[in-house]
Amino acid sequence: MTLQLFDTYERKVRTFEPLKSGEVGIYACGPTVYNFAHIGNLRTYLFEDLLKRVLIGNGYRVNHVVNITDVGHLTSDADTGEDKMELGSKRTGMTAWELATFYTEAFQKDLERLNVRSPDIWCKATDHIQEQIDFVSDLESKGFTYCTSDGVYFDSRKLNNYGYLARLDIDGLQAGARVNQGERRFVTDFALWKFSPEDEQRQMEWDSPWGKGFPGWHIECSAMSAKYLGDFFDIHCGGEDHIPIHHTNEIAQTEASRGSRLANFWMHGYFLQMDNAKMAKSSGEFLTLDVLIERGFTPFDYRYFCFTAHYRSQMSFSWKSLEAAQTALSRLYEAFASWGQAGDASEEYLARFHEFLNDDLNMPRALAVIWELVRSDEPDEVKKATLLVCDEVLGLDLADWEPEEVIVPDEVLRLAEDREGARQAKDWAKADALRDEISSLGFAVEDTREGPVVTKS
RNA sequence: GGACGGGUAGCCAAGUGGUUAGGCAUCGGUUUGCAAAACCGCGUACACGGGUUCGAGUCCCGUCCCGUCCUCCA
Repeated sequence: MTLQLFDTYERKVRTFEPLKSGEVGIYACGPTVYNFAHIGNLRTYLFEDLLKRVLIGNGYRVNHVVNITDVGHLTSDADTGEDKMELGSKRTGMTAWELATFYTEAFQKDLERLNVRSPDIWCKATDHIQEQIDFVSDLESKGFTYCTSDGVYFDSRKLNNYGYLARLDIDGLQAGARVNQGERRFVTDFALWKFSPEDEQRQMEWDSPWGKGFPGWHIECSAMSAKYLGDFFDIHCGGEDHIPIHHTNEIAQTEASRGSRLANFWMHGYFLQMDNAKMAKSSGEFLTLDVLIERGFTPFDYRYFCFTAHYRSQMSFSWKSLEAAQTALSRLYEAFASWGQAGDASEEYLARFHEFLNDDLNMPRALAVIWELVRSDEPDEVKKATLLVCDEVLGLDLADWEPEEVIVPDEVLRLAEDREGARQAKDWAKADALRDEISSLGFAVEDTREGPVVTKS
């Protein structure tokens, strides 16, 4: 089966064909590094990792580019708002540059722990100021820009299909519904270059032909993707929130400058919902991977959790559903570990597994195939070999899993030995009393064929 | 308010016209001195009201609710 992917631009699933034979260029929008990534952010990167692994599984060489937005953009009011990096700098006492480095590293560490394959290229907005200035200059020479007192703006009405990606109903947009329009001429116009405020020293600012300032948010992606992947590349990814503004504007810039719609496929990961509410990084209230780990979950538990829903569906987060994923995954690990040596993989199960993944990355269905295999009558060595192949896409590191080492205090060990003695003597009352005592110390004793085993309870 | 996208059994979640998706939990069973763990078995649910059709969770209309965007956001 050929690879089918949903393209937001066409609003349909269509057959993926690379622009260059055997090679796929992917650009994925990365984070603004003013705070830790929350688990909702991370869901999108897990989707992109799945996409990449499926492409590789289909035999493509993937060139994967992720940007780091390390220059601030406005937080609120278009004219006077502080930007997120400056704000983060005040909050933490770090300079904006230190802040960027700190949160970039934290983000990369999260991805590594989630077993997300590292991109081929990480690119920072601040390392590509000249490319962005050149891009804006080109737009200016083609007549798509105008200046106001606070910046250089893109004149969106010069494009006749502005907003096609999001199917924007331009007339229905409420200008100023949520933000002051400033001197923008039209509701969908956006900043390409912003001037530094006269009365304030910014930490991050650069000279430009239009005056000292900093680049607009959208221009970095058009400029950097063009540099690393060309003017028209295979797949551009990001979160669903990027469809109406960020990606719409990226397309507008690139169409105006290069005449292409930037990417052949536009793919979007959908939000993780928290109690039916959006998990917002800007609100400061959010769950991080570290919090999950503190609560006894592993990054793989979260990885598996995300796989239980399709990337194009919003997903509800709850501790209960994360626990369900944890239980399922540990059963998968234990089953895998119990199977001994791997033999030959089942072509039939592999085919079905890959067929679902090639159907717009339907991981929930692919996982159903995994469970069908696990609970089938196939010989253990076949199950093991098959899952080993599937794990190249799953990325759960099934072969590396080991039961958690439990450090049992001597006192508990002694109690367990006493209990075993009582059991041998068939003194059940004493054995049960000792088990209760062990339990009160936070441990559980399980009687297996190989004798009693003490675990954390 | 508008555009776009959703509402599936206790929970998470696949599925777009007609044959049980799957996982977790509950319950029953195997096992165990009893447990635990593990394994096996077990669920006809599709927001609500109309309509189309031989047949609808799946298509159409209306209503209610949720999300995305119209500030920065994965």
